[in-house]
Amino acid sequence: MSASSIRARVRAEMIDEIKAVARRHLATDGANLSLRAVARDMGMVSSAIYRYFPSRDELLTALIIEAYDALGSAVEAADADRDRADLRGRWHAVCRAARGWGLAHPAEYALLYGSPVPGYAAPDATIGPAQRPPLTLIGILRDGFAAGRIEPPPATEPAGPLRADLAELAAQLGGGLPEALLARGMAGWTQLFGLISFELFGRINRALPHRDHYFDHQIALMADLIGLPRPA
Amino acid sequence: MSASSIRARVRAEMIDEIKAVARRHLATDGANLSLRAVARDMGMVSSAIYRYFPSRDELLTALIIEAYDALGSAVEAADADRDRADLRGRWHAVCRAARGWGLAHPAEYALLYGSPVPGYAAPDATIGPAQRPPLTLIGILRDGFAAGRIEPPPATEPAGPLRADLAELAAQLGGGLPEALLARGMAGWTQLFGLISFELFGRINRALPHRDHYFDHQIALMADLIGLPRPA
DNA sequence: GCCGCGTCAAGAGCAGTGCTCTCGATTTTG
DNA sequence: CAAAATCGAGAGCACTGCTCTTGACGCGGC
Repeated sequence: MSASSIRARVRAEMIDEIKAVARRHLATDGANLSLRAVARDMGMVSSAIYRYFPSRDELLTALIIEAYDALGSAVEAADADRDRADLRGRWHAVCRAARGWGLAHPAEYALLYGSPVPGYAAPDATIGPAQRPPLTLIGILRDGFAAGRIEPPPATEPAGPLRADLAELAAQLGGGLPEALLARGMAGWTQLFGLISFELFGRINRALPHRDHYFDHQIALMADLIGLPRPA
Repeated sequence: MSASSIRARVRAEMIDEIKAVARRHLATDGANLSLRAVARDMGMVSSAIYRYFPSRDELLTALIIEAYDALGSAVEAADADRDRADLRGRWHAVCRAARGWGLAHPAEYALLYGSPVPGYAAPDATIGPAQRPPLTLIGILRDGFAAGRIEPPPATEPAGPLRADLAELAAQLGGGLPEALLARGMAGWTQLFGLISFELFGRINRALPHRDHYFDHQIALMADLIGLPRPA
């Protein structure tokens, strides 16, 4: 009973096709995609969609989770392709992979990291996949710290209640990351998100035509701030 | 003829009231606000709104411009309140003002910096107000550079075509900013945007309850990277 | 084999949306 | 004062998400 026979399989295929068509509409309609339009494209009637997704929000949620997983996989694959000891290479590879995925799937990126839809509350199923990119970055820091190969330049140190917060967060993440290093890693993740968002949402300065170079440089700045060893 | 008499004045008042009501709806409905709902709240019929705004997008544009101006004014006021020579104080004041405005007006912030509405193309009238916050930050760098009081820590230097792009952009901005400094300033602006967005859009780590401290620290990190003189 | 059960697509329908047009009423203008 | 411009209301169109009902189909048990 590898397949609960025909019905279950066509159902799975239908769900996949609905998601594929919806993903296509997402590219043009953005977050406000029309169930009816999706149904029309499939030669169905709108009410038939509800056999597979209880609401439009549920369809969006499915797309969001898939997008998070796609981004996470791309990022983790880029990381895995690099020599574990090449910390800076991994940092750049991960950041470039995230940017590349965003440029290739702008609508899905906007769905993930754009303004939240007012009535829509992200289900718990999304928080896991959503953390894969930042956790990949943190993993690089963890490896570097464990190897004693991170040389952070002098800068403001976290203090007071923030230090305690960071310590607790570091404990949850494991690896014994110092508070200051964790904060700088989060700055790197924030910078990465900001860079991609600015570029995708059209607020990057048009006076910078060489966006690849700009991105690489800004990412390198954050790697410097973190203290990833610079290439010889 | 200070007033083209009654009609012109009530028209202006109507426009203001429509924007005020729409702003209120924005807080709950987000970007997809309903013209009809706004009209209902004003005891009018939806078609009457079209006497004042030719379309929903035009209403949104008006709100966007007002929001940009409000944010820009808040940011510039925070900058002006500080001693011109207190570069780091100005940096923090500007960043805090931006964050404060965003926290106070999350829906409007999302309208400005969230994912762009698919069919909506930002009119030219928005690009001027939109640049006020980053230009304020750049102004701090300009003042600091002119006074020779910026001591950037060693880090990756922009090179190749990026350096030329940055030089051209710096020339447009005036003040003779070095390429590397401009790039770091843009990193600061990117970080600021990312910090506020993460916090507003709910992706800040719940393990960091002291968000004010976190924000201040991350902003200080960027000030360090830029080379703003540290307090004694 | 066949029959009841569960699943499915289709259609009608409801409330809501942006937007257009027309029609009287009011105000401004010549 | 009359002509012209402006205004609010209402009807209407095409669209949306979603619900409910109806009839057709595949499924597992007898």
